[in-house]
Amino acid sequence: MPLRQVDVLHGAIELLDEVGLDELTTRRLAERLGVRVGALYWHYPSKSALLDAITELIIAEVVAEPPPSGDWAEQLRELAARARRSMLAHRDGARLVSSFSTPPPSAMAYMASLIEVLRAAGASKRDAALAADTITSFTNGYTLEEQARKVGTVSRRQLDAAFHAELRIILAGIRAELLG
Amino acid sequence: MPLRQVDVLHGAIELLDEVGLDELTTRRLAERLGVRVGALYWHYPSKSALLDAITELIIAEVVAEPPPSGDWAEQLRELAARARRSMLAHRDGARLVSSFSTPPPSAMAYMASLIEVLRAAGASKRDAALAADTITSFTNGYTLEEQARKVGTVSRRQLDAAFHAELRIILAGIRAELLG
DNA sequence: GCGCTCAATTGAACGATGCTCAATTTACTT
DNA sequence: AAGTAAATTGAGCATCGTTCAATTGAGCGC
Repeated sequence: MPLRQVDVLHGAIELLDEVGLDELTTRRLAERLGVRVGALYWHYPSKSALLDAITELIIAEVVAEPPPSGDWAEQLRELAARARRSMLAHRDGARLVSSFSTPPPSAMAYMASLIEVLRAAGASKRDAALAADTITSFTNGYTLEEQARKVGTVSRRQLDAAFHAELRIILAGIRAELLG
Repeated sequence: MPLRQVDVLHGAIELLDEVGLDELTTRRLAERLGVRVGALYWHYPSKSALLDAITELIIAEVVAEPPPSGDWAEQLRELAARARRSMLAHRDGARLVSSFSTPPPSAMAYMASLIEVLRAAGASKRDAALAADTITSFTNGYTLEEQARKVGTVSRRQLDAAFHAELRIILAGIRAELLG
């Protein structure tokens, strides 16, 4: 039974979770799949294409879930929390997400869902884009730092609490500056 | 006249600005300095130590300037703008800053200056730390994305405007949620 | 100026990385 | 069973960061 593209992808994700992005090498992946390095290049044109596929999959998890409920602030909070959770679900997930070469479709979909909530809350097109970008920049920045330098040293509970507290600041800012 | 450590550092920064982080290689740096690769390792124990030194220098620029004036919001705005400006001043500066292994002293000093402003504005220790982290996470996240994917495609003027507009959202949030 | 000492550089190599490609094997279709 | 296309191999290339014994260079006491 030959290797399928999805096998390579899943093997890569498992390996990523075990050894981290820096140690995720084509040879290690090949060994884990019981195959030689060259075989990988039949399924993916390059390592970075494989990493892009992983990234796409990570972000896709966010959009896959049903749209959150509640008022606009609660919906935004939930979407941001999901994005962070998906990145944290894999080792170096945040680094991976903030280093894709071209924006994957699911990243677009995520941004669109943020904007949609803001539009429904009465924000102008420009304000909605601005607020969505603020939330995304913050979420990525926070999670990147968190995963790079705080894993193992600070409890997950504290990090969750801080993230939500800081997110509340931003949501309060959106309310005060853009809405109501 | 032998090479000094500072020569290696400056050569590395120039090379970084010319070719970017991915193409910044020890051999290229050695060639530019008119020296063989091995010589670099007398001045720095490893490439990552060299990169840490560059990072430290980039962040140090922010703290070197005199403390900003104005009310607390204006001071925070200025500090965040300086941090972004320093990162943008060098190619892949944001990537470099958000990937140092251990927090350099100047990064601590930067955080301290943010917290100081917030404390003077009447925030509790915990709130000040929270707000400072919010600003830092956002600034890093925004600048990282900006530098990675928007350089050359979006005008600097637009990016500046968006950054300040989004920063205003966050400052409004700090005011509404933590102060006043 | 003469040795001497230590700072600084060289030259050559090591292991690991991403990637390529002609040759070969495997799996499927007719 | 034959033939075709998919999939893998094996060997190799260029480049990377790093090491280290051997060599050169510079400054200092005499």
